[in-house]
Amino acid sequence: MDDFPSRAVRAFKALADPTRYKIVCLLVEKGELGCGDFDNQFTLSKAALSHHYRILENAGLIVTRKEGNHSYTRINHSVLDELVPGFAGTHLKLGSLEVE
Amino acid sequence: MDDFPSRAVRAFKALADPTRYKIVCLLVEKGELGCGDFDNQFTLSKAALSHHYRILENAGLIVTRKEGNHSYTRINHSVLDELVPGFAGTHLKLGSLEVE
DNA sequence: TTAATTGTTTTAAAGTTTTGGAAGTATTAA
DNA sequence: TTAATACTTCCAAAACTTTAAAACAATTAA
Repeated sequence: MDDFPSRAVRAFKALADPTRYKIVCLLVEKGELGCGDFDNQFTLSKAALSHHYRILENAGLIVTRKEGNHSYTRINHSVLDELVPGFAGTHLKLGSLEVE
Repeated sequence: MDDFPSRAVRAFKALADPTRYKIVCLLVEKGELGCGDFDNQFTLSKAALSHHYRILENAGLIVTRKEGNHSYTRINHSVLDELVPGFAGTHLKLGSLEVE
């Protein structure tokens, strides 16, 4: 398995794109989502979004579950909390994406 | 001034490169350093390092002070702690760069 | 003053990332 | 079975990043 600095840099790289940052924020906020549920939040092709999901998955930040025709995606909190410990708290509050 | 998501993405982008990640870890660990003090940690040209310092500076993560011929660089903790709250603790411990 | 030291900027090449279209796979609906 | 839906993979174009060499500016040493 990879060493910590490589995993950390890969996680930062994964978060270093506005689309992926927003995907992660939405998932932190809403829990599990079907890909289609947030595809309409973005003006990107399915191909481009699929590519972004894979980068987040390779960084270990999200996990995906298939159920029939649909893919459901959620945060892998153990990895996010390990590599970017403050993310959930800080980025939801300050990014003004909070719910309720 | 920029909104929070943009600043956050810029900070992650700044940390999403092994050289810059290491620069930040060294600065967190050692406090202020002259550019020359850690230039010899890397096998990069002065030009390339200068470019990396600028990216870190533009993200607000470091500040630079000139004194005669030398530049001294240190972490801007208020920004690092705001945008990547766990960095100093987690990345020093797990990245095994700690001192003493 | 002249030369050496420190660091920055410019330019250009090499590499990486982001993106959409088209083709592909797999499940569900008709 | 045939068509529709939900992604994914492959490909190529455009945009961006990383890097070093060369030229630059500014300070210090001889």
